[in-house]
This record gives sequence, structure tokens and C-alpha cells, in this order.
Amino acid sequence: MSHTSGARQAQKQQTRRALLDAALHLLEGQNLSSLGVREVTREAGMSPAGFYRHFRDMADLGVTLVEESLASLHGMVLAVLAGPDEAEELIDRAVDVVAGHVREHRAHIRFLARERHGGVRPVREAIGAELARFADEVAAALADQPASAGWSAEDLLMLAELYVEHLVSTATAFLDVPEDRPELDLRISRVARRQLRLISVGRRHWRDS
Amino acid sequence: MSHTSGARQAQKQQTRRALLDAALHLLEGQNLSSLGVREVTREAGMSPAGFYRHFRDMADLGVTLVEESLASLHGMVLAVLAGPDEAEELIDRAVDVVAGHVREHRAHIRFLARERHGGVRPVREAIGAELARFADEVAAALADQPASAGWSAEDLLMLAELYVEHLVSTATAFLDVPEDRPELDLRISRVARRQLRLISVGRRHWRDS
DNA sequence: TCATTCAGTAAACAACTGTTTGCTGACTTT
DNA sequence: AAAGTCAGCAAACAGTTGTTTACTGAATGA
Repeated sequence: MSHTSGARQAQKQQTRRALLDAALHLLEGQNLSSLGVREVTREAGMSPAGFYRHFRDMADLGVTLVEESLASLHGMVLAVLAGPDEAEELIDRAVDVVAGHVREHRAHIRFLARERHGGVRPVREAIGAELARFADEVAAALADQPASAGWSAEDLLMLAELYVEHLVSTATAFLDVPEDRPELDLRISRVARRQLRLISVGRRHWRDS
Repeated sequence: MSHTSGARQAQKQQTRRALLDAALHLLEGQNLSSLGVREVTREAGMSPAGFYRHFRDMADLGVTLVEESLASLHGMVLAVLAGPDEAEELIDRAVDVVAGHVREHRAHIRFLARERHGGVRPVREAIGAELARFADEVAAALADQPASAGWSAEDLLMLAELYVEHLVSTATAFLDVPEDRPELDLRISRVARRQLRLISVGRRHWRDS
């Protein structure tokens, strides 16, 4: 077994990163299914053949990007859940965290939105599976809240899925804001907060049909 | 001005349709940004040059597909809204209509889901603009319901956007069901109904914070 | 020090791409 | 019946593509 750190491995990781960054950059303007090996290596400043020292093919690189993107997204979900239990505060915090996350990881989030239903099967499935995992985590967190007393596991999951779906759609809404109209961010935040509040009202009155 | 019907125009429309169908078929497995002119004409059984008698380029064909797809989707939205006012019935009806629509227009709906955040700007924008129009229509329909008494226009729109977003995500959930697991449709319907019910509970208790 | 490993390269492969050109022949108009 | 229109075609254009091959030379391990 070879060491993972050495001048050798370090160099390799560095050009691997260059490939991933080049791909991520190019993917801001196109889909993974139209991204070419030569295109990426050209952008990364290396020869086409070098690509195959790191990835089997483009779908392989895509799956790696999914893992990266979802790792940061996962951090965000945990950050939201770790907040206060009180509904109002939690909602404000959640929307702010999403807005900040999109601002700081634009390319990754765009990639996820674009490839979630995109034309590359393994990538699509990796995203779907991970979003399902998020929903499970959210459901588990909800179960710990006092407001969930008397809720069935099934209903908790359906609520969690509603939250995750809302999170995703809010994130993509932020994404679609043109660079020159940053004031739209405020409207998105306001609407998202109200929608979450409405859902939380529904949650509070769920039992008395 | 030439007649729109004549043996001439009829033939033209027919091969135009063949091109659109061929594209729609190929787009089940890839993104518009990777779809080639030659690929489409080959599938449609004609020569590459013929393509340009009908479309300026692929993005142009894509926008045409958006119009088609959204026309049928629009019909669906109207069908949902035209139902009974009573919440419970309306929810059941809405979910059934979505399920049926996805079953009957799979390729169109998949295309919309795939290109909504896809890499072809004009297509993306056409979809976004039309979804916004749907939200406006839903908001207008909501305004006519007695349950909306005392609601501001802004809140009605935020509720309508929540509904539209939920409709879209339900439709894509149906899409992702593998051909050999049709029993999953039932779970999706059940969850979607409960989520809509929860939202409608929130709506009913919205005013008393 | 010397042999080995291996990330990155240059070159070549056949196959593919979008688009333009001039043409043909069936339809349409006069 | 003659003249005109125009959808679809074959061929050619200059590129591009993914992938394999044999190679180089610096980092590694003995």
C-alpha cells in the first residue's frame, strides 16, 4: 500500500483538482452529457490522455462531483437542524443558511440542480439517493422535537420530504437570480420564509384534521 | 400569404413532426445540449441538411418542444383548477390528474424536468417564464375561493407558487419510478396527497398566526 | 546509487460533428 | 400548359471528438 502523502501523490491530487475545477467551471454553461474529455483537459491545461489517469470517463468524474457537492450540502442541512427548536427562529435561520450556501457554492449547487434530472444515469441516481438520505436525517431530527409528539414515522417522513423539496427549490430559485438583479434575493427569502411558516402552521394543526 | 393546408404544407408539417418526435425520443436518454442535428435527422430518417428547412438550430427546436410540452401541462393545470372547491376532493383530483398526465405525456414531462435547469439558456428561460405564468393563474383561481377571504395578493401568490412547485416535484417523482416498480406510484400519490392536505391545513389556520 | 513506478505527453486513429452548396423533382400558381 | 416555388438530398467542408499507443522524466524505494 502506497502512502497517500508524498510529493508524488500531492501532485496527482493537485491536477485531479484542476480537472474537477475545470469541469465545474464549464458545467456552469452546459450539461454533463455534453461535456467532453478534451474540453475539460484543455481548460485544465493538460493533455487529453492524462484524463484517464484520474477518471474512467466523464460519468465517473460526474459522480465525484456529486459526492463533493453533496458533502457541502450535507453540512448545510446539519447546520440548519442544529439551530434552535423554536419554529420562527429556525425558519429564518434555515433560509439564511440556504442563501449563504448558494452564494458560496454556486457552481456545485448549479451542478446538482442541472444534473438531478439530467441525462447521465449514475449521476442522477447518486443525487437522488443522497437527497433521500437527507430526508431521512431531517425526519429523524423532527422526531426529536416536542412538536412531533404523536406523529407517525410515515407522516414525519412525508413532512421531511416536503421540507427537503422546499429547500431544493429555494436554492434553485436563488440560483436563477441574474447577476445584475440581486434585489430579487430578498423576495425569494421572504416568500420562502412565509411558505415555511405556512407549512409549520399546518404542522401545528395537523392532528385536529 | 400561402395556404397552411395543401399537399405541400401538409408534407412539411409531417416531417417537422417527425423531427420533433425523433428529438423527443432521443431526449429521454440525454440532454438537449448534447443532442446533435445529425443524430435527430438520422432518427427521423432524413438527410441532415433538411433539418434547416424547419429549425435554425437545436435550441430553436428545443423552444418549440417547450411550447408543446407546456401547452399540455397548461391543460392539466386548468383541469385541476376546474374541479370542486372542496379541499379534500380537489386534492385527490389534483394528484390523480398529475399521475395520469405523466403517464400519458412521459417524454414531454421528462423533457421539461430535464431542461428546466439545463444548459440551454433560451429553453430554460421559456420554461421558467411559463411556470411563473402558471403560478399567476393558480393565484387568480385561489382568489376566487371563499377560503381566501382576507388574503393579500402577495400571500396568494406565495401559496400558488408553493402549489406549483409541489406539482412539479410530484410529477418528477412519478417520472423517476422505474418501469418495473409501478407499485411506487401508490406511495408517491399517498405522500403527495398528505403534503397537500398539510398545506391546506396551514392555509386554513393561517390568519391566527 | 540504481532500478522501478507512474503522472503526464505527443501523435495517431477512425469516426463523428454543424453547416453550406447546388441540385432535383413534385407541388402550386398563373 | 408553362413558370415558379421550395422540401429534401448528396456531397463536400474543415473541424471536432474519445481513446490507445509508446514515450519521458521526475519522484520513489531498495
